[in-house]
Amino acid sequence: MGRTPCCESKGLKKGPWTPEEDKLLLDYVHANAPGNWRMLPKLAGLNRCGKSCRLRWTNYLRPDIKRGPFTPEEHKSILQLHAIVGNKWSMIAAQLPGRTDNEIKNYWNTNLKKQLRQQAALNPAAAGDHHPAAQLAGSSSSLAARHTAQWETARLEAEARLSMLSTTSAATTSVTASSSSSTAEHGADAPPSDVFLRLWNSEVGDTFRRKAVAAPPREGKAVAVPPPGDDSSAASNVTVAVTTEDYQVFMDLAAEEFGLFHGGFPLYPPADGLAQSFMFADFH
DNA sequence: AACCTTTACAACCGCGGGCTT
DNA sequence: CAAGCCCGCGGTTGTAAAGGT
Repeated sequence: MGRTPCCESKGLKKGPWTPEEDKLLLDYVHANAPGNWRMLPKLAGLNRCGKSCRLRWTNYLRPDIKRGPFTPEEHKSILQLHAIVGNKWSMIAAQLPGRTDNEIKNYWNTNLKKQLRQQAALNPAAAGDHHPAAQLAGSSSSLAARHTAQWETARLEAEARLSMLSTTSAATTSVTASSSSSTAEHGADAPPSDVFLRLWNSEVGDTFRRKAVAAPPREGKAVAVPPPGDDSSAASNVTVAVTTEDYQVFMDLAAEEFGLFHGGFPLYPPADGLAQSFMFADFH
């Protein structure tokens, strides 16, 4: 593949941006919407590579970026989403308006990861055994730290299991995001959200599906769900469209089953009313 | 006050993948 | 179909600020 070396030109500035450079970039983007990043530095009069300009804009200068510490709600959402999608920072950021993937990634690496390590040190048994909630019940550490450890443990466990399964199963699963963000573009053929699928395929998922069957589909979105334990339907091309609302209900149920997150933990309402939908084709 | 360590976060780097030619 | 171009992503690094000794 033709890869473009970045900043290969001599004399291009690197490192921290000055207010003057910021102003040049802002002025240009305001006058001309960000388009060709490669050409932008030259057009804007910046001695930077296009990549650096794009990064500065998307991570710092964009007007819709929310500054300041993460709220408890954002904290919870990050924990939950990370448990589902792992280090897919852009996917997580897509659910947190005003937050960048870089910001979330930094927050995770400096804050949440540390909590997890501390929790693991306090309760090493929880790191590798079966039910996270059972392992951690009775712990005296903070609730947030337990949440982190529980979800991370569940995630790692499920990933390992799915990894084993994937070597013998011909199941094909796709996850798509319906939003118009760049994440959607890149996520179209992304690997399945392992833990989500594991939860979905577990008793928790069965319970959810039973409830989904009992309730009529909402807002015209087709919710075709295989009856619990129906292997024949599982073998066929059953497509399940999960709306944001479904997703929230499902995750709350999963949390309930795990004995976690008392009171549930809301995701941010999607900007377009349907921030994310997961499509499971050839469901197994 | 000086030095060392830790923390937080901005920025860089290399890569993968989509699109165009 | 292959090569080139461009963009975005995730991992990593650099560094200023804060805290500790």
